[in-house]
Amino acid sequence: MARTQGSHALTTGPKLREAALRLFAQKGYAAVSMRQIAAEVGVQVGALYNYTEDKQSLLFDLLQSHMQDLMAAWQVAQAGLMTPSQRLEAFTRFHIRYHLTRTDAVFISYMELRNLTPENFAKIETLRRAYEAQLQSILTEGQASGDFDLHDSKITALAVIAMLNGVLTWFRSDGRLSLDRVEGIYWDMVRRAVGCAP
Amino acid sequence: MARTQGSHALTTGPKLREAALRLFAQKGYAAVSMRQIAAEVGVQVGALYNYTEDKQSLLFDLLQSHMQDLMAAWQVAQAGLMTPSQRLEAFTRFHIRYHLTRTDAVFISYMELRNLTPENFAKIETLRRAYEAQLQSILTEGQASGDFDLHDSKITALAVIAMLNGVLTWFRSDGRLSLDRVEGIYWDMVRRAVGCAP
DNA sequence: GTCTATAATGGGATAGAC
DNA sequence: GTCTATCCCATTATAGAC
Repeated sequence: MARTQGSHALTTGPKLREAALRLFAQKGYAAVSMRQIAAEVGVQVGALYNYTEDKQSLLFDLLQSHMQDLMAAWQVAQAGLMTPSQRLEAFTRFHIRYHLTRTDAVFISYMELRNLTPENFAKIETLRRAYEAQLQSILTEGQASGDFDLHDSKITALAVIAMLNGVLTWFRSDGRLSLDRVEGIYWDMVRRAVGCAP
Repeated sequence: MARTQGSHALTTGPKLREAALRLFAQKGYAAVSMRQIAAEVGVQVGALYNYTEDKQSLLFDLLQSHMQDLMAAWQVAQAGLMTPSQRLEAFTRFHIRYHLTRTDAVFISYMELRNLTPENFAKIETLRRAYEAQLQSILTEGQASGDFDLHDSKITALAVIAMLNGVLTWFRSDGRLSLDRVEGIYWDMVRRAVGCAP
């Protein structure tokens, strides 16, 4: 028979983060109350404050973890790839695949930036820029080697990421197109947009 | 000497809409109070309810007007254009230019959809899909005529719009690149992404 | 049309018992 | 570590005076 009181330190922390991530993505940070989160976790509101300093820290920690995990995963995914073309295809497919498995985190990473304190906002922005710089360096390299033909590596990097993020708004795994097919279509569009021969 | 009471019917309505648009874009619908809006307008909170049924209607009216204005402006912009290539270039430049002058409305049109009631959400979605369909029909037409070479007109339309929307996050009129130059760079990327010869 | 005052509800966060 | 109870403050929306 389930306890209704007592210690659940091993599960409450992760459950808090999961519930907050889901609710923030669904309803927005400002529209979600600590009471709602507590109800999802299955504790009373007071208990949450054993795991987070306040609501703001909760949002910040979720965004920071997401960006750090993203950077780490990309470092692994791109290891050993040599040519700009290989690396660009890898980035395209990685970005789509990785983000599609974490749509909630991606969503709040774009939508809830304005609900961060200025200090926290600056930290997340730094991480986000570092990720964008990864793509930009691929483009610059390909431009220098003559593999790519593009006007401006910074703008192109932002345009490519914006285009890839668009996938998240409509892709459904039970939809008309498989993930692999979608990756292929986007890779073809990216490839041509940067002037890279097939 | 300024009146602090009395009728301001001719200015309060528009000022309410302007203030709400700006504040919703800055802080998010849920994070903005009717008191804050009233302070911006320069009236007490009770007076706002002469101009809007409630906060939800305020958001819905802003989004609906934005989408209706957008569609009307595009109808004008594309009138008389014949070839798929001309129409696609017109769409690209129109979308960038039009949205850059209304960043607040664009922002809330994407961010605050989840704060609409289901009924209101459905209405805005219908308008948004109609706009996307404009681009899709250009792509389908260009595909049929052989002017374009692309895999899927629906996905391509969504990808192009997502890419163009990316401009809004970084463009500054006093920045490194002029609006005309930016339009040109994006048109080149769009053109190549859809397999359209120069 | 706008004001002031108020109703009714819910918010984040904390104290102290267990 | 969690609970209950509570503080204090903000919220949307309305009523009635001017």
